[in-house]
Amino acid sequence: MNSLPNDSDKRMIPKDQIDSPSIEEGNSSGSLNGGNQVLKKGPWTSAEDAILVAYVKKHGEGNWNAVQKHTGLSRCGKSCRLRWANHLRPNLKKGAFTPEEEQLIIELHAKMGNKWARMAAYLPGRTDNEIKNYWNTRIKRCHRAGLPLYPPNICYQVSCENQQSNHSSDYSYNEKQPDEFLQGGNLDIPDIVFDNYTNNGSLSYAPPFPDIAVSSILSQRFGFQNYALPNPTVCCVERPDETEKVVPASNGTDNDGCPRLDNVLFEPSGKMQESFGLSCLYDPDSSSNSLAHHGGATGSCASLNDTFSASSLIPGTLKLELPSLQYMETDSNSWLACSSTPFDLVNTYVKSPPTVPLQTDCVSPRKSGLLEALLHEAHVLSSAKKEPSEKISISFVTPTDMADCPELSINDSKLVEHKDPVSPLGRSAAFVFNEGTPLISGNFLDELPHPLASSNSDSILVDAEHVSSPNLGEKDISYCRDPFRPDALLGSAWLENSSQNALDHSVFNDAISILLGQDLCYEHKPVPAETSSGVMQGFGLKSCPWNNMPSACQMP
DNA sequence: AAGGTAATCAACCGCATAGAT
DNA sequence: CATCTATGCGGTTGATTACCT
Repeated sequence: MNSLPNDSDKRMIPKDQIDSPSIEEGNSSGSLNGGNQVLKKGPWTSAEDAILVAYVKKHGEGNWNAVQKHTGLSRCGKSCRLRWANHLRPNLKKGAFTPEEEQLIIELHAKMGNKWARMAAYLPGRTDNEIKNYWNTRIKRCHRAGLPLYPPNICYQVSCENQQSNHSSDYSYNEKQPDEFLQGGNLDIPDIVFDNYTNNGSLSYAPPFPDIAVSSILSQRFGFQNYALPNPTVCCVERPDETEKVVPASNGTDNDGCPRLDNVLFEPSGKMQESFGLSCLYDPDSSSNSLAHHGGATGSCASLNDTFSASSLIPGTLKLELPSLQYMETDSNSWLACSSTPFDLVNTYVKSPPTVPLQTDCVSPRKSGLLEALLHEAHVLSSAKKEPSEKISISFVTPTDMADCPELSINDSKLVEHKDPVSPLGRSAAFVFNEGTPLISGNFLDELPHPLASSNSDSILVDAEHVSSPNLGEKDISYCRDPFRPDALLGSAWLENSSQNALDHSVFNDAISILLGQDLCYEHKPVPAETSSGVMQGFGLKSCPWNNMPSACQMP
């Protein structure tokens, strides 16, 4: 054990400390503490480190303010603690993050937001400062590259975990031991099964509205049995701690696990907004499409200083932690059109952004043949207007397309069989309801929760191999997996425009009228604007239809 | 080679919170 | 119960290094 200067000899500064930039020569950067001793600022010297290490070895961590007293170290306790925590404590892992760590960080951030300390707990040997720096760098890279921060697989994975955590209250994400996160399994792209996609924290917003399992209604009315509507956390994941604050999830679901429409429709506190973190996209004034009032300059919602978090939106102050979509440069087709897994794509791209616009590198969505399928499907739908009572096949993939895209063949039968409205292009129910006519105060999306999609367990099955498949199908499935990902929706919107609003609104006018005419319309009318906006800010879908997105978010 | 810019890292600052007094 | 103190956390800034023109 190193001997430490005690109180009696605390003025005995080691030689190397004297040699180092000292108090005397650092007056300009120092400050006086209570004892009129100048506290040094700036980089630590090795001598200071040694002193601090010796002190901690002797006295243990904590009581940092005593360091100066006991060692004569001209550093404030805060600085000592920081130095120890970030650089001196044992088992610190130095060097660049490994790919596994990077992915874990992304995943954790999608889950936690800017909770660096908590994230660091899952990364042994890493400090919150490192993670924070990494993330800030990533933000810059993504921003510059015009890519979203979160790969779709991460978004979806997190949403699944949220869901699972609500299924299993005794084993939540947050309770996992850090080691579990680096063992790889958790980082694997899960087999995407939109299974039980209803009982999650997002459903815990439980305003007092009638129990309506919208999915079941839709199923009855339209044969939509498998809305693969992910919970809101898909796009922007609520923070676990926030989740914990809200009403238990059980209040938000029917017994069969279906989300209740009311749960998400009328969240008065803007919780959904927080959860989705899409408020930037939402403009209460639907006519304006302006984003500026949220602090984002037109065409650029996100400033560099905005720390992008999936979740932490502060109502009112709107300290933007924007979802990935809100990188205005984001090419809506970035996910769609590039090969390799989304995660790999992002990380590769982010690390080495191409010097040419991304879209020029990427395959046009048309080349997939899926857009044609979409257009064709939309055309068919537009021809089939006013038939809401009939089953509507909104499988935007024709058998021919399936044949052309073997990647999509998996479970394609289910997609068709169940008349799943989720298109491989992300034309999920978001699309449907966006296209669908508003009811009372705007788009139907104003009122309709995503989690209404009580997708059956077999509604959409997307295997990880397909997700990661570097083929066209994978691109589309990435949307499919994550249909409410803002960028996915943006992409959808883009396609939507391409298809000239092919899907007739009237189909859903009727449907919605049927759905909501008795209960929701009645209940909904008085919803104050704030409430409504809060909800839809959460969804990011309110009066900012995705097909308007290009005007708000200029495509590169 | 020099200057400019971006990236990275380290550290500081302010605020929030818990515990002690 | 109010105040103080220590600690932790997140945001921000500054210094250094790497890269580009």
